[in-house]
Amino acid sequence: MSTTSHTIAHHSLFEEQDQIPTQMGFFPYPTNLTLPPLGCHQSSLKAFSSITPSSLAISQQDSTSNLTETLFQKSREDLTSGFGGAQFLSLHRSSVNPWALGEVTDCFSSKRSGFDDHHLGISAMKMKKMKARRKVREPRFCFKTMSDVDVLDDGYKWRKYGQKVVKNTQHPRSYYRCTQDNCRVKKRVERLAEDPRMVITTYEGRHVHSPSNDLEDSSSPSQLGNFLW
DNA sequence: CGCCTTTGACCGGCGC
DNA sequence: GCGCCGGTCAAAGGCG
Repeated sequence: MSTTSHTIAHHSLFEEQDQIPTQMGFFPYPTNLTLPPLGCHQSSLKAFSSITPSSLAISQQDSTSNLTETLFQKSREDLTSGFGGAQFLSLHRSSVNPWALGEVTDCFSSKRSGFDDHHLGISAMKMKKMKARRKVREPRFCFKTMSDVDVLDDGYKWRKYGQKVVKNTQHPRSYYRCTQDNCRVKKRVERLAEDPRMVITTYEGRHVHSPSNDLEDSSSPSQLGNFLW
């Protein structure tokens, strides 16, 4: 067993009503900790890890497209300080149905992140078509993690509802749904074709409840709205 | 018994 | 229109 290390990019540093995140955080993540739930309130994040100024990344907002796109790349300092490498690409919807702008979302611009073109990338042509279609999508968030285990513990309970072998990859993609009633959040888990050590997790939608193993945090009803995913 | 995973079938979108 | 492909459904079986 090789060392597993995770780093998580969080939108959840922002209040939900902000809609547009102005900064996102990296959370150096040792193996012996449970993954902080995506979207958990900032106060609860403190329990997981300290956030250093150097670990914060400022997202770039494309004012023309109203799409906030952030590519996280772990800094060299972090890499040398004992944490494994990870890359994140996160897209956040801002105002009116920005997801309709297309599957930029797929968070997988292959040119930029080095993901495989066949299923993670998207051609300009396809983009055009998708813009035209303006299909409404749930907000998505994905990250790439070096890990031996496929499914990372993010504090929520998931039920697998499908598995698919994606073309030109030897590793199947798994589909999970949140087990909570009325919560329609889904996640996809797959291994990177070019580097099977890397796990790509994509969350779609937002949780309407607190993480199942974070009960004390849900004691305050006012915090419920802070869970984005 | 309830909840979960597995897996083949099915469906809709897209390219040709 | 047809075939490919990704995503979802749902029946069946496993497990605690």
